[in-house]
Amino acid sequence: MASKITLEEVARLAGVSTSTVSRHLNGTHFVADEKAAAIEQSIQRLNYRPNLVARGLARGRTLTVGVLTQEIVSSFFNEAMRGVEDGLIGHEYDAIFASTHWERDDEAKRLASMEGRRVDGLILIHPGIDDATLDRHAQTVPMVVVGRQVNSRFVHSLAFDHGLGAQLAMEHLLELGHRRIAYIGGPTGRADADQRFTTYRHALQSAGIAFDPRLVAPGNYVEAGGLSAMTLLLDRGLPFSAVFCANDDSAYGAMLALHRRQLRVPDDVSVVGFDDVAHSAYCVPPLTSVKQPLRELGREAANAVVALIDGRKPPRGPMARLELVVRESTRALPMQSAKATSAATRQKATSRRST
Amino acid sequence: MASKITLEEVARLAGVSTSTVSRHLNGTHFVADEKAAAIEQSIQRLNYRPNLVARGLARGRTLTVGVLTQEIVSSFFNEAMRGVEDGLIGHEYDAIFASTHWERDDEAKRLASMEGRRVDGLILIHPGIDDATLDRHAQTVPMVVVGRQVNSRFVHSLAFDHGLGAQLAMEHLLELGHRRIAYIGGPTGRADADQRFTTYRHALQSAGIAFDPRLVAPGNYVEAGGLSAMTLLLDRGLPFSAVFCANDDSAYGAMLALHRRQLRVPDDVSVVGFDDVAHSAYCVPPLTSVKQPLRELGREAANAVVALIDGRKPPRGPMARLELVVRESTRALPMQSAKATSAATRQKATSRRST
DNA sequence: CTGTTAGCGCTTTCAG
DNA sequence: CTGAAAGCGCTAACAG
Repeated sequence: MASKITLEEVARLAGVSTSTVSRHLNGTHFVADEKAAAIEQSIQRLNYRPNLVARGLARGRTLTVGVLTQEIVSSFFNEAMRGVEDGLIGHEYDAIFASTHWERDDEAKRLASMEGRRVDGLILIHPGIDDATLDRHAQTVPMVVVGRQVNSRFVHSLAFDHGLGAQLAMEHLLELGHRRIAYIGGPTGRADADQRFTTYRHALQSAGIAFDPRLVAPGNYVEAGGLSAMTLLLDRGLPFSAVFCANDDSAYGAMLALHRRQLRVPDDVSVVGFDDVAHSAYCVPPLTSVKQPLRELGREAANAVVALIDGRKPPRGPMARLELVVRESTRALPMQSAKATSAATRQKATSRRST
Repeated sequence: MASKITLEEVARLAGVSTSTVSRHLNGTHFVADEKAAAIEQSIQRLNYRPNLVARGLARGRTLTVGVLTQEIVSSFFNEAMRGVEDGLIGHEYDAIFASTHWERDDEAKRLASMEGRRVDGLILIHPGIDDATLDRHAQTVPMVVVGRQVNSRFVHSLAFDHGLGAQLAMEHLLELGHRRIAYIGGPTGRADADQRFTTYRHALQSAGIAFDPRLVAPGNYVEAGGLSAMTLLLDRGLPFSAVFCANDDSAYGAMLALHRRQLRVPDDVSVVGFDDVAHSAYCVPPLTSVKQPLRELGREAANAVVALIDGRKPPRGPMARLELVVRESTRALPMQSAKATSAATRQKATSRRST
């Protein structure tokens, strides 16, 4: 284990003081060309790498921003994380990630750990921690929260209007002539999920369609949940020609359930998702979905923390908007079946796409 | 910005010396119950959090292991990362992640950064850096490499036998009666991809089937590549009843291409992937794939670095094996079409699943 | 058991 | 422009 070499050794070899080396390294002051060269040389020869830990202690800042996400195995969070990475390029900060697996305790622990590491700023993606706690922490370290509106003047929150997104999805379905539209929900109690559901009901109402609770099934944002939700819906035997899923992963599960019952998308039922995760452009059929520009969101978050750290006010630019990406999982309801045939009763029927 | 409080303040409030507080915190020595209580109390009152940076500098170890991955937006890498997280639970180490986006330069930079942060150990997932460089770094910091066999006695490598996996996939297809088996490759020059391809050829040979280069198309491990590869294959107009894809993402793309040409999986062509990424159980149809137990691999990697750090020899247990997970994207070739009908010429034909 | 005293490696006044 | 010296916050001998 080759011993780590230090600034002091470099200084000695170059015949200067440690402060000079430090200054040269950080460009804080001009250093005589001659000495600079000598320093450069000994750095090479010794293969010196500054100890960031010591530097962090001395400077009082670590040049790191901590990113807390719920789950690493998730295209959704990944996109945002990637955005953060992108956004940090060009700034002098590095990101370190940690995930909390939806456990509130874990979140608290990770948060503490990040603070212990003295990150200069924090980005929390869809945190579950309550506003008050967040507010408290934000008083100690610059914090931006992504995916949720936090009621605190210390934390900078970046969130989309999920209602608007759901609106887009519903309008699309309605315009295609669908009247019996089922809904597969997200985890209850989460603002974004609630918002989507509320909009689903409102949209129905605005279109003069009675809300039917039997057309909604609970989901949990993951494939398995979508699968069982759709199975439940189908088992109830009520007719519906389209389904709006609270997120893409649920939609995948729903599509598989449909497939298992020999029902075809979009011929038998149209499905629209939410998130427009990378995979959605490649599933069969490609999924119509509400795109959340997560990458961009991540980038904005990165810029915001850096601004916060620098004591600037984060630019409150016009945020990227949610938009509907129409693909092949939705189609207009054919006139003859506008009377809403029952998907359930058509199981195993032969209504195939006319070739 | 509430000022960060220090050990010293805690000590003062508790009326003891800093070392006593430190000892109590780390459990290095017994501390009188009375004082311990006082310390505990002032910690509470001041809401003290140890400064891990200072601690790291003083101890000479940071209790962190760095994890370098190629891409954060990838179910493949995610699984392994998650495994590392899991494997670290119970140990006193935290993981910090960084991704390098397949850029060799980025890799070097990140590696340097991790070393600068004085991580106690390093896990590199599918690094592109050459063996010699890896070997050099490994002499300074405990290192385990996942996904590749590194020729160095300093680095501990953990890799699967991709040849075996490919073997499994091919045997499955062959047993199902397929003779004309196409292949969609991975990025050239990468050991794992090369290994899979080689095995594809060998398996064909062993089965007495002539290798036909026109049945292989280049891919790049991502959906788009799989899509164009399959399109190319179809355009060549040669008959094939099955396709082996170098990884799952390619398979998704291939399945979409098939869908676009009105070809059905597995009725018209069977497809098998490699990796068995989480989503594969939920695509339509669920994909038959060679499972790489990445999660477990990540866990093992975590245990290995910890062992290495502690100066122990990492346990070389029997590693989890690759296995074939048979789902619904493959099926036996019906006898009558055993003479290998041309998928291409059947495009838009009506051969649908008999209902 | 506990206080005192040195550092860990680097930055940053403070004087030249 | 540059050296000396004083920390950053915590741990780890070293003496009680």
